[in-house]
This record gives sequence, structure tokens and C-alpha cells, in this order.
Amino acid sequence: MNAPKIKHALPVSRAANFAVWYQEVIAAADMAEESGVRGCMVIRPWGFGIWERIQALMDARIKAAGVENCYFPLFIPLSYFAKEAEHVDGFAKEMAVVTHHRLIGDGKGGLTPDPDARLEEPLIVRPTSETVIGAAMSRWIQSWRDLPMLTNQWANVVRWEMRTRMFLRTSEFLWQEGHTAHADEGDARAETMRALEMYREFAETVLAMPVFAGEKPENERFPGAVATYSIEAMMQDGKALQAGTSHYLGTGFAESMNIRYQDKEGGHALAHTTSWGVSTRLIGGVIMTHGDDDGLQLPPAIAPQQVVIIPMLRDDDGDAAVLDYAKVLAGEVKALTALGEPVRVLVDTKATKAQTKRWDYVKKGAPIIVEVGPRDVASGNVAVIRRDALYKDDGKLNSSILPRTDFVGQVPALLESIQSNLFTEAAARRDAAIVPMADWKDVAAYFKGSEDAIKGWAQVNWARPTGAALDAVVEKLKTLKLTIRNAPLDYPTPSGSCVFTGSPAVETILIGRSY
RNA sequence: CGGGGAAUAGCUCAGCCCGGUAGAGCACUGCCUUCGGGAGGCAGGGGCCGGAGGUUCGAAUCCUCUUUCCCCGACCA
Repeated sequence: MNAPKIKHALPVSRAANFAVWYQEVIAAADMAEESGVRGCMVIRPWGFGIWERIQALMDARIKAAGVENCYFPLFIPLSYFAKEAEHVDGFAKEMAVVTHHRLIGDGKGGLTPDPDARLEEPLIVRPTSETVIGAAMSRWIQSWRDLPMLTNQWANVVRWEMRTRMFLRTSEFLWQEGHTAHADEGDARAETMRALEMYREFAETVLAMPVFAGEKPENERFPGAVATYSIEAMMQDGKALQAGTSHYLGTGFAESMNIRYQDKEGGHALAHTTSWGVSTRLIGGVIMTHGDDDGLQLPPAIAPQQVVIIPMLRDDDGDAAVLDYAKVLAGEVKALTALGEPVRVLVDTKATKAQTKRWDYVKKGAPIIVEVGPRDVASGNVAVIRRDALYKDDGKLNSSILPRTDFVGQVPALLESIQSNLFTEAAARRDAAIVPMADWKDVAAYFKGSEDAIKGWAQVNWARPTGAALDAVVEKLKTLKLTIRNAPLDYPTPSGSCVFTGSPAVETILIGRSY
């Protein structure tokens, strides 16, 4: 092996320190930064641009399913929360509470909540909106004719997490929460699965992030849910990321929020509700799925700019011609369609050095970077860099010179190929890191003392133990910092016995470390 | 909530032990030479040293109080 020496764009590699590398990508790509407010981040234009792409494409899918967007208040009366016991237990420890509505001077030049302005009933800053939306549904739903009621909101929520990491777990995060009410269990469960499949398809085709859609074990259920499903992605360090969830809530929330309807026979019945969401965590998933030692790599579908044109300006008389050439090129590319949408192209005319810009966009993960200089103006060429093929075999930057018209003709295919390459590579990495195991001893030996090694997941048979038996399993896993990720829906029913209980297995589960 | 740090220029930090005119690198501004793997030279701009008290002729530095953030553990999209 004599691997060529490559000068990478980031000071830290994934192999050297994955956690530091992750932070470095976010900083180098100008995605987000610490805000000075505990656990809360400032999302910068490039990072927010990615979120806007996610929003646009997810929102289209949500609307296509007949779900309507609405908006509910940021504040939830404490009493709403108290109605659903399990739910409040699950969230009580991590909620921000508003207790006053006015400040007064503290006599020392500062401000303090006015004791006379204490709220009669404290308000919770929403950690999720089942309860307020449930209260609204209670008003909106009278008859079987009102069902199903399919709503969604794009919002920020707050969970007072102890430990935060940008995009993965922040005190405040942005998400979409779907809330639906149905006449019966069958219809509600169908909606739960519909949302789960929507997330699976979105993760794989839009984010190029392979995931397993499956059911979470009982101990990992959303507080108050009857069944919780997730999509689970594997990051490049082998850890799992829960990238989206869909819950069948049964009639528990309907009971506590009084969501009842009159059925065709004139009787009264409780609605069956669901909720489902994905958050800005998806961006963290994209970073850890596709990022490399040169920074972020964006799937073209969510890249704020898919083609970035960098004019090589020298601050002389030749600049005007280079700029004109770049603008003509941009116009040609903009007129194209790729992945079903007009191609997003940027001519970066900022008065900084072209070389600096090139590496800036490498770190930001722009799929295609095009450099045009005086030589290209003269020859009718462009210099093209594919972010997913940055280096040649000899370790040199892989910049290919193409006639401009040839390049323009190739753009849609190029973007589509980058999109599918990213998925293929990620899927290969993930599949190589999933090991089927037949015995608990094997699992323990495999994961023992491997804090830093990329171990991925174990795939084992499972008998769905409950109660004390399940608790024992969870404890056992905890000693190795492992959790059950989910039981993938597309795994066939196994024939062997459960690695934990020895009972006949009913499904196959994935076990791994997680974020 | 337990255990560690840290707070000084836009950023990363030094200075503090041993009080005496506020520092470096990067970034930024200007000029010159460069330019397709992230350039170099010269000259500049920029600070209430987290906040409040105290000790002292004099405090970034010593003392007291306070606020906030970051990292490591139990909870989570």
C-alpha cells in the first residue's frame, strides 16, 4: 500500500476523532454555530438552506397525502399536559416553564421577574404538541364525517436536554409534527405506517441515507404511545441515529383530550390518533452519513446550490469577460431540470480569492463546483470538480476540463449520478457493518471494550419479551452501552430462538450504540 | 443533577503563580508582487480582560460574591 498523500480540507479526520470531526464540518461548512444560549444554535444560511430544502420536499409529500398544515401555540397550559399521565411522566423532566409575564428592576441595575406578575397557571414551552392539538381536535371533531382529520405543523419545540450536540440534540429544534385522528384502529395504524414509509422513502431518495423502518421495542416507545415506529440510519462511526418516528397513540390521548365522535349508528366513540415527526436532526444525519475528511457532501436534492460557478478574477481588465462567461454558463445551467426541479446554480462573485472559494464550497459540500478563468473564456471550456470524486488516484485534485456545451449537457445526469452514488456508498458501508449473531455471548464479545472501534450493529432474533424480562434485557444491553434500534419491517420472520430469552423468535431486531 | 474546565480583539488562545501603559496567530482594511491545490511582503484598524463588590498609590492579575457557556456521566427527535 502506498496511498497518495492528500492534503485534506479539514484539520481533523473522521478516523482520528469522529466527534471533533463532526463539529468541524459544521463550522467549516458555515452551517451553524453556538449561540451563547445553552444548548441552542444559530443556524446559518447554508445550514438553513438545507433545512428549507428538506422542508420543501417533505411538505410536498405531506400535502400529497392529504394532510393540511396549521399552526398551534408555542405555549401549552400546564393543565393540558397533566391530563395524560404517561405523557407528562415522559417529558416532565425536560420542560421549559413560563411562570411570569413581567420584569422589574432588581435595584442593582438588573432585571428580575416581577413577583406580582406570576401566572395563575404556568405555561409550558411545547416539547411536542399532542395535547394542544388534541384539544383543538376535540372541538373540531363531532361526527364520523369529520374523520380522518389529518393535520401537520412546522414548528420549533423545546426539550431541556441535559446533554446537547448541534443538530443532533439541541434544546430548541425545528421539526414537523403530524397529528391525525381516525375513526378506528385500522385506519389510524394505516396512517402510522403511511407516515413511516413516507420517511423511509424521503430518507433514501432525498437524503440518500439508507434506513431501516421498523417498530421500536416497548421500552423505547414514545410516552403515551401504543406503538412507536422509527427509521434508523447508521452513521459512519457505526452508531445509530433515530431519524424519524411515527406513533400509533391508540385512544389514550383521545380520552384525555376528549376527542369523541358520533358514529353512523348514533353511538359515541373515541378517535384513534397518531403523531409523526422529523426534525433538524436529519441534517446531523446527512453530515455523518455523507461527510468526509474534506467536509460536508450534500446529496444534490437538498443542496441549497447544486452547481457553484467560481469566476477566477484577477482584478484586471480580463475580469469582465470572465464574469460574462460565468453568467452565460449560469443561465444555461439554470434552464436545466434535474431530479425533477430546476437546477440551482450560483455564481459566486464575492471579491475573495477563487482558490479560497473553491475550498469553501468543497467544505460546504456543493455537489458540482465549476471554475472559469481567462483560459476557459478563450477556449470555451470549464473546469469541473465533482464533490463525490474530489481526488484522482495520484491524490491530486480531480478537476476535469470540458467544453462548456458538453458540461451543460451533462449536468442533470451528473447530479442524478451523485445523488445515487451517495446512497449506494452509504448503503454498502452500512450493510458491511451489520453482523447477524445467534448468541448473546457473541454479541457481548463483539461489542466489549470497543468504545472507539466502528462496530456497527448486531442483527439478532427476538421473542419480544415484556415486563421484567424486557427490563433485564435492557439492563444487560446497557452494560455494553447498547440499545435495541428497531425490528425492521422488511426482515422476514426468523425461525431460530431469541438471543436473550431462548424462546422462539418472532422478529429480528438490530442492536447498536446510538446518538 | 454529579464531576471537570472556561470566560481577555470577530475567532483560537497567551498573559495571572510573582499587581506597574493590553499581547500573538488567524480573520479584517489598504498598497505592492502573485494567481487553475487554500500565496507572500509592507503598513493599518480593532478590547470597559463576563458582571458586582473589596484590598492597593496602582488590579486582566490578589480576595469575596455572582452570571453564563463548554466538556464527561443518568434522559431524548
